[in-house]
Amino acid sequence: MSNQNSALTPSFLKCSQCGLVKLCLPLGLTSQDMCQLENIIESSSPYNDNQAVFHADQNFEHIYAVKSGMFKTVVIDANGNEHILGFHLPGELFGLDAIYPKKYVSTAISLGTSTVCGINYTDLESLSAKLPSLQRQLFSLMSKEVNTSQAMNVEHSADQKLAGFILALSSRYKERGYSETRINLMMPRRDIANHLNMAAETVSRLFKRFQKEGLLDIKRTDLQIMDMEALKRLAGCASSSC
Amino acid sequence: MSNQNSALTPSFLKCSQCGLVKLCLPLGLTSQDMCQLENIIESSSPYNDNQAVFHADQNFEHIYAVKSGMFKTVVIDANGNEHILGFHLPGELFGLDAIYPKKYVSTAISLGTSTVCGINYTDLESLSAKLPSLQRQLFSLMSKEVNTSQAMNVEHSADQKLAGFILALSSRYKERGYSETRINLMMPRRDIANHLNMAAETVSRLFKRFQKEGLLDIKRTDLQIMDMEALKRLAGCASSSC
DNA sequence: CGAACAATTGAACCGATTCAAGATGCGTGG
DNA sequence: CCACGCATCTTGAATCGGTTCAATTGTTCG
Repeated sequence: MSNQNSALTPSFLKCSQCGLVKLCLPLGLTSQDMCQLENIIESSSPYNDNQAVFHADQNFEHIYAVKSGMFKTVVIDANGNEHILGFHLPGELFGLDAIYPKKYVSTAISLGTSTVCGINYTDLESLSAKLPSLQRQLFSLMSKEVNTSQAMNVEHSADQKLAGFILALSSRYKERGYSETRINLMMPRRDIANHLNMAAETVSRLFKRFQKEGLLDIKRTDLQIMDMEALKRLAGCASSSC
Repeated sequence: MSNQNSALTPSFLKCSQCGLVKLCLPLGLTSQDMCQLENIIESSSPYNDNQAVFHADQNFEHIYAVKSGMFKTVVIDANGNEHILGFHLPGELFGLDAIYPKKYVSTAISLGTSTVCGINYTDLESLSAKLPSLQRQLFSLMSKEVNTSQAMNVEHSADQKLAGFILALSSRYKERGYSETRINLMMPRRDIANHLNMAAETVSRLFKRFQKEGLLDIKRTDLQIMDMEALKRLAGCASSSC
């Protein structure tokens, strides 16, 4: 279990380059292999609040690994409505959905000040052809991504969706070694609502109700989960958290 | 475009083994490479209506390519509610979401009589380490899968969801060389509704309205798209179809 | 032909949205 | 350090889209 978690922290983040976790060689890569991996990783300067890493329709070149802060990926439909596909925490990758169309499908925007590593996809592809364990990890990572977005389609009531969202955040933070019960929601209510296809007012009302029912404690962006089990029961446990 | 489509028809299906399309070597694979690929493909006997290929929680061993007919993948949440994750047409793969958890997350069920090829995942992994073009295709395929399920989260009104569903089916059939305007919906209304998180009655009413508005013509499972552009306008074009 | 299931249709109901205020928190500058 | 102004969040009331329930029609198959 914790073994599996470490297997899915992108190995690039465990290296000196990105220095998130100092656990190198998690996959049986030799240090020589590891060097090759580090060579294709590009560090970049920090992004300010609301600044874009890439825009939808731009040619796809890099995938990105979050070093610190948080990013959201946003699409705009034909009617000009924005929709937030997801939020990306430290240690997570984004941009993988651009592989197939060879263009970014969404715009990636920083929430607050955040940092990333860029990884040239062509280089990553060649490297993973040489390093079977890297290839395996990438397949696994993409499979996980499919699971996550499929799980989102399952919940339907507003309660379920919000509970599922909180639980998913919690377990993702836990995977990365952060607290699973005390979470800082970087994003405004409006963004949570948008992501879950509901009105900001509904999010507000639900947070209040969840609080009254003793499921959680929330003050602005500071969220504390009080009754994990009850939340899971509410969510129906479809959200990759049971 | 048609180039890209052919690049995404799983190459296994283009070989004598599965004999769906006789266009071999679509990826610059030598015929020697192709042989290796054929070697790991396992044909199986046909599945009857409602018969399962695999069950949720079973250990993951094979991914599957649809040869003929149609399959649906279904999850059951904690409350015992079923939810249909997707439908799988000839030429498409399913089971990729099981790579990460190493267990099938859903149950795959045949709609009517259908046939598949099983592909041992361990073998596929090793082979794709040896054949860069195969590796590239698999990454691309999985990226596409992510796109598809993300797109489903974008639409919110019932109109948009149903229009998007029809358009997605249409373009997937088109990719495989079938008609994009005349579609046989193998699945009952109830299944469409379940998949889109709505009531079967709503699907019924919407089909009727779409028909009255001249968008399509439907009689039971026989669907004919009359005004593709209007449908796309309705869907907001988020569904990978524009 | 008749039984069993699938699809349609109508009417009442409910969850969530919308609209419109009001409250709260937050940064800025006096 | 307080006062102002802006943005976010909350709260209430009216409305709407979609569901639910119930009854009817249509279709398939033994």
